[in-house]
Amino acid sequence: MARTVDAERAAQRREQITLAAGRLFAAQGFEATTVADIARAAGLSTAGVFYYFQDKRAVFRAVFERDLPLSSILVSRFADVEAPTTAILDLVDELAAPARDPSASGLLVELLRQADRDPELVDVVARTARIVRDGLADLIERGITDGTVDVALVPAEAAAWIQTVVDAVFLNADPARDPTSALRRTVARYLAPPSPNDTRGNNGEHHG
Amino acid sequence: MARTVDAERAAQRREQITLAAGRLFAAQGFEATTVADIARAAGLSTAGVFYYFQDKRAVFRAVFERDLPLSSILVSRFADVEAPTTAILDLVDELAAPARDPSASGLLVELLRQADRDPELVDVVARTARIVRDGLADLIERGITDGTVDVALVPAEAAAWIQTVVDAVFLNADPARDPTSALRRTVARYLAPPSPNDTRGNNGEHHG
DNA sequence: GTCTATATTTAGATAGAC
DNA sequence: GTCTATCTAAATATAGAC
Repeated sequence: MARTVDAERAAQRREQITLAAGRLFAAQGFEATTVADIARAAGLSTAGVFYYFQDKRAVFRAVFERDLPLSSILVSRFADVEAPTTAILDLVDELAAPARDPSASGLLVELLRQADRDPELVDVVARTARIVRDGLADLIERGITDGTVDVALVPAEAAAWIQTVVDAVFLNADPARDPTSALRRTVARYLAPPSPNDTRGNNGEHHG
Repeated sequence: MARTVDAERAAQRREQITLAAGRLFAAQGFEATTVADIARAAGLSTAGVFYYFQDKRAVFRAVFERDLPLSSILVSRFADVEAPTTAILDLVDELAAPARDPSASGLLVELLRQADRDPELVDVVARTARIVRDGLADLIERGITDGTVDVALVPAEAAAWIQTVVDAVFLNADPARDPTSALRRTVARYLAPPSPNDTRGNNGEHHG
């Protein structure tokens, strides 16, 4: 049974290191954050960090591996809501909520930067993004069926686009301005079927 | 007069270095790009780079200083178009056009990352962004006046939001999917006044 | 398991020849 | 002005004591 205790302690220690590293990576970036910084913030020595993680990149990946199960839970919470359009808007709100933390922007940027060089990291974030996209696409599909979403949209593509717009909220650096309302307005109007009496035509899209 | 020739040659050499550095920064990032890399790509020695630029960060800034006059020209090209809404959509198209080059995504990400640490760089990009935002805000204001844009929008805030969405397009630069159509649809519908016969209410915005 | 001490590597920047 | 050669500093990762 001592083995079990050890495994738990080790997991706690990994979690400690991961959380401290996440804060540092967000604030300073990957390269500018030294393993010595992480070790100090987590309360151990540099060698201690290398005992729990193979290398610095493994620490970085661990920060994002926490998101995968969280995304699954989030998406499933909205999967069975009756009104799909409402569900989409509320889900989008929750996806954008972490952006209120100013450091979230830094972490997203750092993720994009590192993604080019670490295939394992790409895999982790792709799986997370995929879960969200599939969840959104299902809701969009249901919206098309019940007439609250424009039939001209392709669910998978529209879902990916909405994810892009959510990313925009993370980029919004100005903490003074809350983009939540702009985000809801943007997504709601993007999805809406054309008004029957709208004479403005093509909603800005190109012909062809 | 020999002085003039020298100054021209020096300007050319700086341009050479800047262009080569821009490609490398976009592909590899700031930290991962060594001054030796830049020197090799530009056809001189590392010491040569330091002859033309004070340090590595000055090279990085130079990459973005080229954008400032280009943005001014772009914005002024649309300032006097008759239909403001059309002008906005076309301007947004042109702002997003460079996103088709996958390296543009890398460069934007790198810019966002470095902006936190180089106040002079912040100044350069803030001036560029300001020109675009003011141009967009003017067009939005005109749209409100002529009834093609929702009066509920605050021009400066709406302009900043549109810029943010354009930035997001750069981040998710997927060469396979052209975001032009989704972007136009999104911006057009974001700006549009509420349809008079629309019974759906508040377009997704929160009350309060 | 966790530390101290250090080996190894690499990059930015400079000195001085030509 | 542009090079070769090099200095200095710092960071990752490891070896080995406890």
